[in-house]
Amino acid sequence: MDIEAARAMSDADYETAIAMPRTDPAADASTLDLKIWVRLLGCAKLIEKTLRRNFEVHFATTLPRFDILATLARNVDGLRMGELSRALLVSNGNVTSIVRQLQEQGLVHSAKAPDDARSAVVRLTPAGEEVFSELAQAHRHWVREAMKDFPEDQQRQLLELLVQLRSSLS
Amino acid sequence: MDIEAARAMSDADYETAIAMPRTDPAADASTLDLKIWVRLLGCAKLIEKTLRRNFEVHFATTLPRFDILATLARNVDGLRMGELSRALLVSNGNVTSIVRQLQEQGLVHSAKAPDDARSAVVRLTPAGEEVFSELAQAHRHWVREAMKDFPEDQQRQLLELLVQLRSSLS
DNA sequence: GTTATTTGCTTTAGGCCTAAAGCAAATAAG
DNA sequence: CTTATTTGCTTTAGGCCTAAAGCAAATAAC
Repeated sequence: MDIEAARAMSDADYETAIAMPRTDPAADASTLDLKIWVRLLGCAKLIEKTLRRNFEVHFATTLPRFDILATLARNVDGLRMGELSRALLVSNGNVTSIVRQLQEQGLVHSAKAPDDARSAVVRLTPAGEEVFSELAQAHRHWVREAMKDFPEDQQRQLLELLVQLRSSLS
Repeated sequence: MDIEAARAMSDADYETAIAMPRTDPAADASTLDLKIWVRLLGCAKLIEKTLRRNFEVHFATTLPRFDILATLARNVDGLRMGELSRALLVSNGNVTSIVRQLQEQGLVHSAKAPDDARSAVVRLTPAGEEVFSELAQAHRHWVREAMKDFPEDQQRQLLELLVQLRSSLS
């Protein structure tokens, strides 16, 4: 295989590989879910890649940190670590370290939970709100830019289907 | 916010946060792409989570390793490192280390490229083909299981839209 | 033919992520 | 009240991932 052929290789080939063997006469139907999974992951990876790069270049920060700021921005009364990790679909230990970094940067602040000495309630600081506001604006712009060639009515259909997929996954 | 409320918090809230401020009268249209991105990422993370867990528990391996085996299975003539990294949308250095592990496990084998002394062509070994075949079967089953409650006709629509999204991202 | 640039890959430093172990507070059982 | 279990979180070990630096082969410029 030459370089050009490799460049052209993409999700479709990967998906063929993981769906092998193709001897099933109803192969199309039988690999539908696999195809969806491969495409889903490919699209997510592509978008995530540009966002990560942009966060790094323009703000010297990362997508996971932004995710935490965004979740806290939505919950002005603060959240506990466990609430954060459930909201972001990541592990407890993961949230621990990222929140610590944000705390060192003065963007979040954590106070003892009044009802449970094991927990702390994490909130955005005023500085955190300000930084988040800038980040969110840029983030909105980058996502828009990434999807600008995808027609709006198809966007609506896609969103509806993704919402249904999400609920059927749980 | 109590624990129950936090449990119920999901993509929708996160998406509201990153789309703030909501003062735009055409807010729905203006945040459509953002909503898609959030849902896309959420669905991908959920599925990836179960796959990773399954690969770990049942085969003591990982999704990235499977991805490389699958790509090589599709390309029986072998691929160079750069071709692999482009196919998988990951960096060169990343592929280097994962291929080394697979090599240590005897699942892949790399030979000097005949035309370029800087490159090596990586192929599945017979053992690698066998292992991949087992992994692929399990993987197929897990993905099917994850999407079993998502109706087939909606799967077809979703796949079509994802294909279009993917092509409009490039 | 010699030098400069480009290309393919590896290495390194550092961030993200998980599972599992560990710790302390909260709660349940007796 | 005392002990046992559960719960919330942190720590640790280890895998994935990137960007950037580094190296050697290939190619271009001269």
